[in-house]
Amino acid sequence: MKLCLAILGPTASGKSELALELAQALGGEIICLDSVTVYRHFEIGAAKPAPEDRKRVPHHLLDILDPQEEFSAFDFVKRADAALSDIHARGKLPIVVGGTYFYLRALQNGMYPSDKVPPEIVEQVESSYLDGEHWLTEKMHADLKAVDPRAAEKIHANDRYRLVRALSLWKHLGTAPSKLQPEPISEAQTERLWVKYALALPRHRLVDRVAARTHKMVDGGLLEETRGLLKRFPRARALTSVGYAEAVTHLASGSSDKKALCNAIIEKTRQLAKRQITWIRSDPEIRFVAPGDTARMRLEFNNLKYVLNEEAG
RNA sequence: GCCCAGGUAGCUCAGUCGGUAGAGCAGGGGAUUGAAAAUCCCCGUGUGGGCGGUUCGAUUCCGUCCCUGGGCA
Repeated sequence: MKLCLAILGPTASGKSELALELAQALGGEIICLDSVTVYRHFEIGAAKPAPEDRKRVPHHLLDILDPQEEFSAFDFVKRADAALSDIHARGKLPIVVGGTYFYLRALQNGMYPSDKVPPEIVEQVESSYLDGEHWLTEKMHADLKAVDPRAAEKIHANDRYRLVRALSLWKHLGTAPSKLQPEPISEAQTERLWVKYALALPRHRLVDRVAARTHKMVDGGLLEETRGLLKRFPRARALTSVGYAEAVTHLASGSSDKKALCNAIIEKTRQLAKRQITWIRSDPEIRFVAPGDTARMRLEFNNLKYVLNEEAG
């Protein structure tokens, strides 16, 4: 069994510091579980680890793409799987850290055996259900129900996003999406043992940290960074993420009210954190730890390692 | 000081021809299978500004006081 550590938690909960500390104590390397920090040039709003921290501990899947490039859960899984194997091969401990739990689940459970659905098909599906300005979601749902009742049962009739995906998948593969079984990304995936921790702190403490970090970002030049990104990569998806999206509207409005900007970002960040917490709570394998409780994690990890070595030897 | 318009959920406001009230946002909970920092679902009792009066019954009508915004002096 190959041990893998995961440090989860809502945004601004202090995952990075904790992971850094553990990485140094246990001889680990960090794999970023994050849909924004994969992009180069998104610095301030993405709350990337500081250069000196990256020097101290190797970081994987950080700054690997240009802003206009596409990235998906599949891309993450492919690259993370390779990084995991690489780190293990060098006798180090991989520590997956970040807030994009969706990617972790895909990494652990595998993915549908399907290639990428061609964008033309997705566009086709979208346009066939677009009546002027209005989406015919009811019809989407009804059509999906006709070809794949099980999938339709699981997707809400208003969830256009998932309806489009299911319909596109069906159109592309010719089989009902609900019949697909996730498959491991690699052989190695089946012999990994995950130990997952999540940082738990009272909601009001988190909110304080979110507010402090937001003010630091705005004072630290978030608007200037966003202006530059908007100019160079106007279509970058990451510009729609929390912080950048609010900065974009702020710039467009010509407002100079930085307090309002901060409040808007804080609000969106809290909502993000709430959804991240929902993911974490849904995973019974995750153990909650208080910030700074590294001693216990190290102890548990070393025990596990010892037991595994005994079994192997 | 006088005149007008308001004071209803954390915020912005609806409505009740008198039978104790409801939307949006915020907030909380949940979902989540190749865009996920995305997308979607569920959750609304609040001294109806205070005090009196009329009434079987007042948030709704009347009086008065207080507060806020605007106007006139």
